[in-house]
Amino acid sequence: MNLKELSRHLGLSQSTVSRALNGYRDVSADTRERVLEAARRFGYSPNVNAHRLATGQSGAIGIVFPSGNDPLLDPLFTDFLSGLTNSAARRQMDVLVSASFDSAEASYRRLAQRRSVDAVVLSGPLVADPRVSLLDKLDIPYVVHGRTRAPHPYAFLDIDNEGAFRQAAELLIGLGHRRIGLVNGDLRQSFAVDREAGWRSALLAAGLVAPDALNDSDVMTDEAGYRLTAGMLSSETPPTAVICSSIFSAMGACRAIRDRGLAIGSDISVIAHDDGISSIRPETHNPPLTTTFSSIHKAGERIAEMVADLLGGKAASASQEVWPVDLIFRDSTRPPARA
Amino acid sequence: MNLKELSRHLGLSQSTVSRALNGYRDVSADTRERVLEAARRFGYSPNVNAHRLATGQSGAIGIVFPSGNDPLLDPLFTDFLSGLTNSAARRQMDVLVSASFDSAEASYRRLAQRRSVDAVVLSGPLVADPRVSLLDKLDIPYVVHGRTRAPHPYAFLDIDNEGAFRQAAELLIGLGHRRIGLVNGDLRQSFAVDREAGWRSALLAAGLVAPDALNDSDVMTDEAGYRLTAGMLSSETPPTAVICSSIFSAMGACRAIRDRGLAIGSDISVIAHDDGISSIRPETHNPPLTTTFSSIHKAGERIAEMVADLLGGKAASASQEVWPVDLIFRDSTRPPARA
DNA sequence: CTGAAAGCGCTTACAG
DNA sequence: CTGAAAGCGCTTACAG
Repeated sequence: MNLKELSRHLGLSQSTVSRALNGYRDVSADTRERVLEAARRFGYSPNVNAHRLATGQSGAIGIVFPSGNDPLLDPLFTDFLSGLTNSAARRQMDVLVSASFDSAEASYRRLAQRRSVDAVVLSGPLVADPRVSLLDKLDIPYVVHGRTRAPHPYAFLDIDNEGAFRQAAELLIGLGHRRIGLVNGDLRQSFAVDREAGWRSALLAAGLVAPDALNDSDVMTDEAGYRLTAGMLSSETPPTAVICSSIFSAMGACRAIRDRGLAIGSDISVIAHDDGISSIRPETHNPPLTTTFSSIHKAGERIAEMVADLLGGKAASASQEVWPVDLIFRDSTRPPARA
Repeated sequence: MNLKELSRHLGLSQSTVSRALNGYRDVSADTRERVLEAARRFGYSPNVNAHRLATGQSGAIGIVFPSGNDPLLDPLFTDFLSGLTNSAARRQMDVLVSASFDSAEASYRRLAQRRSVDAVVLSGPLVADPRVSLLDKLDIPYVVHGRTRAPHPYAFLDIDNEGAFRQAAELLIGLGHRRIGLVNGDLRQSFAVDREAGWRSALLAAGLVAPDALNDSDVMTDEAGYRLTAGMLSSETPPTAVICSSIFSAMGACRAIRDRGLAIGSDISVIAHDDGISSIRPETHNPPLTTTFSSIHKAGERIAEMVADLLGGKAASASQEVWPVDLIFRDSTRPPARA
């Protein structure tokens, strides 16, 4: 069933039926009624490809995968994507996932040239991210999940990474810790830089030093978490507490602590950032982990809305959000052993 | 730059240019050359929406997310999707992720009616999966990642779950274990049923019993892995070894074992199924975990190829693959403590 | 081997 | 408030 058939059934022109379907106001109330009723009865739904060709809009949000087997391609992405997709669907938008099998740049160019998407979401932004200027040049609207350096206002949704890690460090300082390690993510990524800044500022504000030996970063895997933490624990001034940038690195950190015969909480305090994925929950651990928490799923949902608003004409400068992060106190943070 | 402009530049008709671009053979070699060269120079790339409307093909593979915050929506999905997307891109296909914010059924109907995708991949198939008959009815080609019950041949790629878990159990039996627990995934899913069958058949073949007390299943999270394993360990006949359906449940299983003051390997052997995600690697654990291994990323890659073949006319009955699973022996499997 | 023309199924000024 | 018509940018019989 297509428009032509539907309008024939109704004895109306395609124009009128189209307008009724698309909610234009210059259609009489009962015509609209009849049309909608018939569309429902016949199970009519418009051919998206025709719609797109006619309007020049694709009705899709694009997102480009980090290349190949990049470990930055982490499991959190599933939750983000699920939020994005759900929320996009409510606004009749699709989500198009594009591979960067050659290069991310080529992928964006393809998306732009072929007009496959109306807008793009940029995840995992680097501190200085070449994709931003590319998207500017390609003139394709975008929303950044996180923040980056840009020469002009741009739409973004970020969490308060700096504030979260400052608070986490402050909590530990309040408990009496003096040597607080940071097991951070890859420092090319903005959030990692912000978290380091938060950690550092709390330490400095308390009159402590922020030594390089207690500040390390790598991909946020269990393995790297183990390695970085083990390194700190065997240094000359081992930490009495560590703050981890992800639940995966925290798993590794906990292993490293236990492998050294130490107990989490009573010997070494641990705080992890928790994005709220369901496969690993910090509250079910032993001891339950203190976390900085922000749902990455919700971020995905919100970003689809922001994309829709942007396409609806909202200014990028008015589409900027920084979400506060919850600090959830559990049993993995205690006063240091010999405080 | 569109087709019309490009052909004007070349002094050719749109038909000829279109045919040259699409690799039809009835175009003279040097015309083709000129056209391709010009297309490159002007950075021409066809408007996908027009292409789709004209051909009736969308050039996209659809995949529907499990609903809402389903814990079945696991982090493995990222790796699968990344493989699928990469491989699809090589064949000029997009991957469209669709939410089932109302119901999966509604999502598939929408995809079919709006002609947004040419084919669908069905992940996480249930033993009896209503989506199969729906897709049949909607007459949309599909490839199943896994297997399911269907009244006719269908395209699928599965791993040998039964064989993998049989081998895993056989390995443990060979080491002298008699009480081998199974920490399985949700039994509505086919792979979980197959894994149980493999576990059971190895036990029975060895003249052992396969007691219900050592056979439990739930979502494959760290938390559930902990809970199920803890339950078995506190039963009247605790296992001396457990086999886990995912690396996440294995994390929980290991915690449960340690929390009971037991050592992995020397006290309780552990085998996990490893899908090859990078954030948690079994070989970096202490002790390194013995695994049944199959890359879910590769499965995604292969499935995109199978979709392309299916759309190219290959019979579903000829598009059926079962991949063998590697059993990788590491240090978490040892003879039972008092064998 | 090449071109003129119709068609894919919508939308949207424009006229009434 | 409604309709006839042109247009979106491709593809593809068909004729030559």
